[in-house]
Amino acid sequence: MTDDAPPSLRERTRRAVHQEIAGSAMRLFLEQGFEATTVDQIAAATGISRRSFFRYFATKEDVVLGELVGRGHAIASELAARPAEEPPWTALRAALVRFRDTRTPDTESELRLGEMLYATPTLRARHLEKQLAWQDLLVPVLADRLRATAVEGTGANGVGGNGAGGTDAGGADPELAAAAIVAGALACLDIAGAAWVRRGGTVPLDKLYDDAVATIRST
Amino acid sequence: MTDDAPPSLRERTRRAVHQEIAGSAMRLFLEQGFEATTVDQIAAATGISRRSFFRYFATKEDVVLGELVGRGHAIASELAARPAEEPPWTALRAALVRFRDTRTPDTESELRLGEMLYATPTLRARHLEKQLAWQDLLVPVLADRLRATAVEGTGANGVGGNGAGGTDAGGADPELAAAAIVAGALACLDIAGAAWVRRGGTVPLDKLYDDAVATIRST
DNA sequence: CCAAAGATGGCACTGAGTGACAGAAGTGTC
DNA sequence: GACACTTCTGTCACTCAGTGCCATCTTTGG
Repeated sequence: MTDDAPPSLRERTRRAVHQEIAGSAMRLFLEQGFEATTVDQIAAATGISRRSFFRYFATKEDVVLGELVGRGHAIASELAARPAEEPPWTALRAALVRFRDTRTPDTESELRLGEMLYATPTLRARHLEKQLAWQDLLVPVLADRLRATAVEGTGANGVGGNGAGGTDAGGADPELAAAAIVAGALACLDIAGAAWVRRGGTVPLDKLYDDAVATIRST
Repeated sequence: MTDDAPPSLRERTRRAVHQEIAGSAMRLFLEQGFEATTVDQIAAATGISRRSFFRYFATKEDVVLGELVGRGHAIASELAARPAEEPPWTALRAALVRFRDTRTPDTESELRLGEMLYATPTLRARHLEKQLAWQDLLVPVLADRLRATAVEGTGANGVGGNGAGGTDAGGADPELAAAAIVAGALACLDIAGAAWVRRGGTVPLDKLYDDAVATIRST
């Protein structure tokens, strides 16, 4: 995974152009809004042709959300690397927290980006779509975990004394169980993100996420 | 809201055309796929102009997902009408179950539609978007419920006491709690729907939903 | 009958995304 | 350096979704 391979000049140029496009695009987006910015404008501002833009980004949304795909893979492998004894929610949380929005110059622009993200329908939709891709990546990993711990004794772990359960949740299809947990966690993450933006970044995202998860699991 | 007004001929015609378009569109979608079907084809098959199509449906996706908006409103008012003593998950489940996919000729085509829905990215994205609209509709209703039942316990710190800072402004926000629950429930519904399709409709949707919720809340 | 309101179709336009092609520039080999 | 080979680039042309405008026809109501 570590790109220690020789960064050939071609590759370096490519990365540079990529960055260049993303830079001028984000500038335009924050300046006049996402929808109001056309690909032609981005291309012109970057000094490339319209066609070349699409050789670097499949869609206009990908300029904002492109990194998410890679992040999904990172989270998945992090989840797989977590100790098997860790209960699913704990492992998932750890994996999610480990890889958060990396490239964020300052909280200010991160907030503005968040506002744009939650205010632009197409962006929101694509964002959800990427999170769905995360789901497909994380579910099999978590399902393996569940299968592994189900073989061992039942109730070996214990977040708290929840003896009132009784429902054989573990007995159900581990694939479905994993899907439910992952979907729930990602929903909480989304909610937390929205709340974080709405509060102007005053409350740390972690806390909002934890609150959301706690609410779901104990209300 | 109750349109007891006389269904004027104009209105009846309009509904008829609406149905006509939806019919030939769905036929084409199931026949050659959603993306492969153009609006021109739908218009031609219906015997109207391309321009008129967009007077009945804002987008091509709305032919498939248009009804969802109205359903969201129905679910929201059903939730509001639920007895106040009902715990949130119970009330939410009841409201969701009450309004499910109404127009379904047979299970066969419902399945085919489901497959198409989960296989077409743009449809999937729009679907998520509509569910997000549901969220915005349901959250305030559920938040009111939570506020009403939280009269007794005034403990400002109820969930996830993660001692950090301690900003007075935050605290157990019912809005966030409601958002978390609603998002979790809708995530479970989505998961259940996907599982239902994958199993060929053999397992009832209700059971899959209940399993998903049980997993989230007791794992 | 006549005027207002609505529905329709045709036209032109923007804007995203794609395919094909020719040429420029980097890369490796002799 | 000359040579092929690969990759990147811009240009042109195209499809398709969605929108605005306008002329025309039909319904509706007085």
